[in-house]
Amino acid sequence: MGLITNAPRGTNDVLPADVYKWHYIEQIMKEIVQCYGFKEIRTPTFEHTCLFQRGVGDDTDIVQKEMYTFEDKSNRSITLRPEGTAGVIRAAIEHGLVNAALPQKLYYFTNCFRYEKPQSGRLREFHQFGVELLGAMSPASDAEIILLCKCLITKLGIKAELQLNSIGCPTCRAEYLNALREYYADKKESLCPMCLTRLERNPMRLLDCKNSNCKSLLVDKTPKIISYFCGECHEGFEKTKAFLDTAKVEYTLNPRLVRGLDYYTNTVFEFIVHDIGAQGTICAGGRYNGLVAALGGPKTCGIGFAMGLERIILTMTARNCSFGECKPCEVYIASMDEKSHEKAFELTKSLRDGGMWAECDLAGRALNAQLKYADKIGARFSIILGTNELETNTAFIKNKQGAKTQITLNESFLQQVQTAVSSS
RNA sequence: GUGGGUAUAGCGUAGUUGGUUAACGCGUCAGGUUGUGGCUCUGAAGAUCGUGGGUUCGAGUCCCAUUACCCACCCCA
Repeated sequence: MGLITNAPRGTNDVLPADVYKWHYIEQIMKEIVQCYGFKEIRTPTFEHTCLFQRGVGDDTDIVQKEMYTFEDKSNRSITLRPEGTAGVIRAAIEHGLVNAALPQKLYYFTNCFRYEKPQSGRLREFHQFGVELLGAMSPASDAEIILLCKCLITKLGIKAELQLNSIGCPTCRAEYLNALREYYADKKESLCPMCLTRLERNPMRLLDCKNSNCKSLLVDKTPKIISYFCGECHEGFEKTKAFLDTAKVEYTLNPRLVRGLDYYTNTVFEFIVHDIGAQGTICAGGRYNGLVAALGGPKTCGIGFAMGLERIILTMTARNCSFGECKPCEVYIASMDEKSHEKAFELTKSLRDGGMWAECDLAGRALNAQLKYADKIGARFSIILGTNELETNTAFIKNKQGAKTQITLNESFLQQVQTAVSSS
């Protein structure tokens, strides 16, 4: 197999046999999110590279080594979106949504691109469902977003662990980072090489290193962000937890939960499953109070989350969750000769005009082969037309078990078929 | 970017210590039987064994390289 017949690495085809799964989860999500007042927004697949450098953060792995960046024919640096939030915020600023009635509630389905090595639950082109709530600062908004997220996955039949943390505002986080650097200052020789660079770039990353030496340095004395919260951050986090408690949302506090995108502040959370491989975060999000301003908009707070749709499907498949039903073909009209074939063609159209999925022969096959095909596509009913049927202007509609009903080939054909179909 | 595993028709597999025209099931297509769908029978198409080198009289089988897929690290949804 050459390049032509191989999809690029890390991309996936969704075949006809599987699309209904996507339709199902998209449908469920739209229904629920509408009850929460969110409106869909669609933004471009590519943006100016600087949007992500500024929005996601120049220091992040995503920007440093995972973006699909190229120059267009006018030498503009363009990047395929590696995530959904930056583009949505850019659009919200550009079109003044952040100056309209606040809070703004936005949702999106989007494909994202990251140059990573593919593995279970990780692709180079993957799909996210995301939600952004702009201009609401109260802890109730944090709780609402988390609640919405939980509601969505629950509706899909997924039980997942919710991990919760707050990483503070830039002010208290700066203090905390200093404390971390100080704590590790005399322990550098015990750190893995990876953590040494983390210590420089993003000390909070040290907290979730899997290296056993690095882990052993995490003890009671290791500074915790909670102890560095300013009054506002402390109170906000407490109230958020209280709202979650009243909504009966269960969560695990994970002081080591850190997010990889620079824009997060305060509340961060993840929904995690353990049965789809190493990449078990099916949904993650948090607050980003500085992002809108950082991108040149008015000072506006925000909070949101994104779900990995491939991971959602992996989880649902692993757990045998329902994806709804795939509707089969309703009626197949078979024909025995040229004349009846013409009639079949005409009648098929009339059924389709009435909103039914109907089929007739398109391959020029013998009657037997037509019926075998009808069976393969799951046709619930068949009608066979031959010289007899055309002469008498009547035919039988038959279900899979062989039960027959006589119908007349007149202007009430559609009605008769509908009656036969619905009464069985 | 770093590691481990895998690679034979559309799919799933067999292929014995290297030995003639690479086998089987499912699927596809054509046809037969049957009362007009399941069932059943017959036949056909479809693989230069991922690709490129090497060893050998001879390679699907052994060696090297390369690519892709799977899994994990890193990181993330």
